Amino acid sequence: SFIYNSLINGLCEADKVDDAIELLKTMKEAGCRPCNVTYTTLMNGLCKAKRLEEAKTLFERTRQNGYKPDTVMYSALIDGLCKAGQQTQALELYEDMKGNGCKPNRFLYSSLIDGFCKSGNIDRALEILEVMIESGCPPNIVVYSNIIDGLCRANRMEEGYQYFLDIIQSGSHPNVVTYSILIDGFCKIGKIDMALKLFSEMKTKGCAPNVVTYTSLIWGLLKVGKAAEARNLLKSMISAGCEPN
RNA sequence: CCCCGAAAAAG
Repeated sequence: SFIYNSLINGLCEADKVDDAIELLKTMKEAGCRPCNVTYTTLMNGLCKAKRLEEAKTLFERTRQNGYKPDTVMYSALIDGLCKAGQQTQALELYEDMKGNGCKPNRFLYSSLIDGFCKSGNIDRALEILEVMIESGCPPNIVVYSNIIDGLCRANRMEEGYQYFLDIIQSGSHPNVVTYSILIDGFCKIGKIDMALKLFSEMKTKGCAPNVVTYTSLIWGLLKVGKAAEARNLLKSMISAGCEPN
């Protein structure tokens, strides 16, 4: 069944969810019993293909067939709900999950926090961050990056930057995503000086900018009319071995 | 601890 699960996962990642569903049938016909991993993989594939209703149906059917959803299975569906902006249902499922003895972990909190951030409810995201900390699940860099991104989107750059400083002070290391979020945020409000400062800081710290970082910064330079500098940055991007897309 | 499943950034 590990083999079937891996194949199903591969098909989902190749956007061939229907083929993955077919393979599930084949798997059963071959007398191989699907497990939580199999169903979680399919639900995730359905969610990524924006086929949320089918993912929900699969979840219910799986549960009716006697499978006990675990934290990973709940997380996959909760993440899908969050990404589709269905926060109410996501929270219902989160309660259901806790009621069934599944412990929320960083993945789950990250999905909830990111969902609230992207649906414009940064304050709710900050509340969940508190819950997370109080329940003894220390946020990692992904969760803090979610929060910083939410603050940037809410035009609360200063607070976002403050979280960034706090992360460093607490001995954690911002990664290329964290830096890219802040650089993009500062570029979008025209604070190119701050963006450039972070860009040089990340390189000093050995954190290599990627195509996302460069794209934001080039966009930011163009926005403030620094076309020549944008072009130079494109050149240094290429010479740094980063392929423009 | 113990092979397969869930989370973040630009366009």
